[in-house]
Amino acid sequence: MTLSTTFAPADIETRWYQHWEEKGLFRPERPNAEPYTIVNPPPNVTGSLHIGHALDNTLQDIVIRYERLRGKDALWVVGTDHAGIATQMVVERQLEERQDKRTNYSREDFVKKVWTWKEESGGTITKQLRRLGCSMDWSREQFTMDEHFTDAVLKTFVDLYNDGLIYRDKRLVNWDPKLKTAISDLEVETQDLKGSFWHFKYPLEDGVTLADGRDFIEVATTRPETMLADMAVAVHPTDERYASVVGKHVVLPITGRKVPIVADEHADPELGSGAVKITPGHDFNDFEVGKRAGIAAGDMLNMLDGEGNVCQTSDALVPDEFLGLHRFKRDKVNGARELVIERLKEQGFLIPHITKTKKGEEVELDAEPRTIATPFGDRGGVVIEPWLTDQWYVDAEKLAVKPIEQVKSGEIEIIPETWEKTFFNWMENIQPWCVSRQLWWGHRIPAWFGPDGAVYVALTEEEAQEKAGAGVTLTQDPDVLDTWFSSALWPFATLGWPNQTDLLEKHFPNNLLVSGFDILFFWDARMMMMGQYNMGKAPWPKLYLHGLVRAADGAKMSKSKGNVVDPLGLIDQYGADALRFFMAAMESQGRDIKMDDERVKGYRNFATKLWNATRFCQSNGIGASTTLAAPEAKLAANQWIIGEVQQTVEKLEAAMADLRFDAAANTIYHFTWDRFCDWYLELIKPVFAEGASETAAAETREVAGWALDQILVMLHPFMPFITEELWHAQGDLAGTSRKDYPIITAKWPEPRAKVSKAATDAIDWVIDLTGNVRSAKNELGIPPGAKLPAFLPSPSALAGSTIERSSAAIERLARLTPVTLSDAPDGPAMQITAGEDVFIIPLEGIIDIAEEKARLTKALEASSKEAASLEGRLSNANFVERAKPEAVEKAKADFAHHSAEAERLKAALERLG
RNA sequence: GGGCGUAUAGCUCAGUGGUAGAGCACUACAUUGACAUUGUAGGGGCCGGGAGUUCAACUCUCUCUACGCCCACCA
Repeated sequence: MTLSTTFAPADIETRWYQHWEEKGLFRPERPNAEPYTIVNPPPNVTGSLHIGHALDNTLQDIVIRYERLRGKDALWVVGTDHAGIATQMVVERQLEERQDKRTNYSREDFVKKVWTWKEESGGTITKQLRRLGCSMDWSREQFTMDEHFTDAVLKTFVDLYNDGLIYRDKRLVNWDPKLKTAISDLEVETQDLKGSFWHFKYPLEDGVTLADGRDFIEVATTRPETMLADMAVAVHPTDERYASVVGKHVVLPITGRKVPIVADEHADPELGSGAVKITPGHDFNDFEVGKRAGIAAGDMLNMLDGEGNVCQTSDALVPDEFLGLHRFKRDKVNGARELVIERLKEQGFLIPHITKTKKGEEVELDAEPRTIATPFGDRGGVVIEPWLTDQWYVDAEKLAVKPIEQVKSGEIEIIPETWEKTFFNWMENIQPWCVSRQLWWGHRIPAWFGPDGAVYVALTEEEAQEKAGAGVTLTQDPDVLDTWFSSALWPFATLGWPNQTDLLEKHFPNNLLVSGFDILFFWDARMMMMGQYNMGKAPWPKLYLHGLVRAADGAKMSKSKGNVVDPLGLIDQYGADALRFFMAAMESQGRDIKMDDERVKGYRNFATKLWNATRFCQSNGIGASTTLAAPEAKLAANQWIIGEVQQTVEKLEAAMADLRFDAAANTIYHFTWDRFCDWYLELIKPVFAEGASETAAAETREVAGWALDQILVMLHPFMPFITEELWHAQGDLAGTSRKDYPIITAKWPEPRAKVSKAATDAIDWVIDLTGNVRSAKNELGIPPGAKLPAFLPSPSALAGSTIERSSAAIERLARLTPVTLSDAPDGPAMQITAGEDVFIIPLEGIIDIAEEKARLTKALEASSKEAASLEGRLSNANFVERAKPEAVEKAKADFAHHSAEAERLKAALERLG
């Protein structure tokens, strides 16, 4: 197949992807091969491909294609996450658009609707991953609510419960009043908001006064509305101002509730008045203070319902006018907060804040302005309410023990290592994980309650019934599990666990996990815990964490800012290969990537360059290679390129072993463009000229075809589409083909070549000479195309043989002809070096002597400076005695080189007069 | 408050205990045969400031400054 003159990515991408997928090439049968396994972080089923996915999946695909080429049984597990809250929200939003709502349906009917949505619309992201070229095993596509996955989830829950690692507890949780569910600590995001700090007087009970005679205690709060459920005032135990009233009471305004003054170290004497109001039912600190003061969780007052509206407390002291109000101002409607302030102000309990304006006038404000760290739910987007409920908790502290050890011992390697500290910091202070969610979509918790509240945890209702005894009416817990509870099982539940399948046996533990650092705690750490708990092993030995892809200006991409870059748009514009190569080339460990369209464009140009190089090969009858090993070669250029391929393979393998995607991408980029295209193809052009030797041409065709093939294979993990296309295009030529199989399952290069040093030295010498000639011409204003006669009075052995063997290349590239191995005639001349050789080129009026002098002077200055610096170092006794011998040797050699060069240049200058 | 990261060419970023590299941008030149999505040559860097260790520091240590991120209960 002859290539078209232009490279159009879109034409080939769909075609090859379909071919790969239909032929099952993402996971060819390799029963005896060493396994290599990666599980893909399952994207939300509601998701669509964003730029972060593009990075994450490109890196994984590079690794998996690389290992596949190296002959491994490479398995890349793929699937989607049911994403409890996100998915339920999507379907609820659809209902709302039709003035409908979830609660109009039974739970079963609603869940059915979600499944229908999933079937119809849940495949967006999987189609998009295909456009990126990701070679996942779609034949075993997983979903976290697949039947077998659900079995794994239930078994894990029941086992953990039986081992005492899951328990039910009544305590404060982060409650999302919009979604009406509990969420975990990790799902809370703190934002700094402008707020107010109010100061109140709480009157002391009759007959009690402070040491200074006041009959009230001043307290301050950012959440005045919670005073409706206050249960104490705390002061520090050593605070003398309040020592006399500890154990006495205050009488709260509005509710008239009489609450004790307690001593507790939580109260900071330095802060405000030193006294703090305690609302155990709506504040995490106060909850602890309340417990220390002897208040049981069950007795703590709760003044809000699940939507954040005021409800009656158990002591029935909240006045009617507050009932039903929202906790604070919302949609411009005042809430309980505003009403509390109004009433306190009316009744003289509000202490105004006095401040001065810029002009120096004193003004009285209701409250002190202040920045308040406010907790928000990451999905619902509303302020979290600490709320007292019964929930299920996982004892994360116990599960974290082993993973911490594994990271410490190196059994699990975190790359880059700097994340280890963060990991330990979180794991060593880990809190119980609240795993129950008050949603309908998700894994229903396998717990049943008897009429007396007794709980029975079992895999099935039948088992639970058995435990409870016949005749006991059981009701299943309505809650579902946190989505992350199921995704924590991903590395093994996707392989069949809890069944002991062959797949599981072979592919667990996985070999590597690639994820963004943003889900280190959400997902990675929890996989470690669950992997250890269920499998007794770490789920993978290596965890590679990459950064975020940022907008071009360095800002975080977000829908609200409108600076989101669509990876599919980039694919349309530049091709998937270019986008992938960009991601790889920019991925240096531990750093965020700034988006740069120009660079993506640059890699599209690189693809075009390769395309055109292949066209050149085709037009010269260069076809596909026939062997994995490098062909026998006699010509210097051919031996040289074989040696260059060999070095490139080594560098690439080293980079991949270290997961240095940037180094790997740059290695193949520079080899392809700088070495292969810019030098090798130029060097071999004379071989195909009319009248050249047919044996030489035949050898060169073979070597060039081989070298191009090695490029295609090495580049394939990064640019799968263009390499597959060119692989076949080459293979279709002239019948000399080993391309009866696709590149995706080709073999990784093994040049196994012995390359003579003489040959590579010769080409390096030609390259050096050519560069120096071009440079001199440029500086002297000689037309680049001009052919110049040259004299080489005392050629080195290398020069002698090279001029003989590669005269065509010297003529074509260096444009020196004829080269005479004798002294130059008298008269002004310029000098050009190549290695240790000095060419003399007579000027004969073509060169401006002044300019040549300037050029030589500049070069002489550089050489002298180098030589002087090295001489200084070598004359330093400390250096010679104490530096490493190699360093001293190198300095000596460099000095010899630079001083000789300086001598030559001096002589040349003198010749010019 | 604690932890982490980053500061290198105009921009985006690599890098090593032995006087600095890439891509883009810039300048000059070239151009009918693989390729203008090109070629050739070139200019451009007190490697954030200061101190220390060392024969030698862009690199190691400390410190300062700036920016970014994560965690944390300041009512």
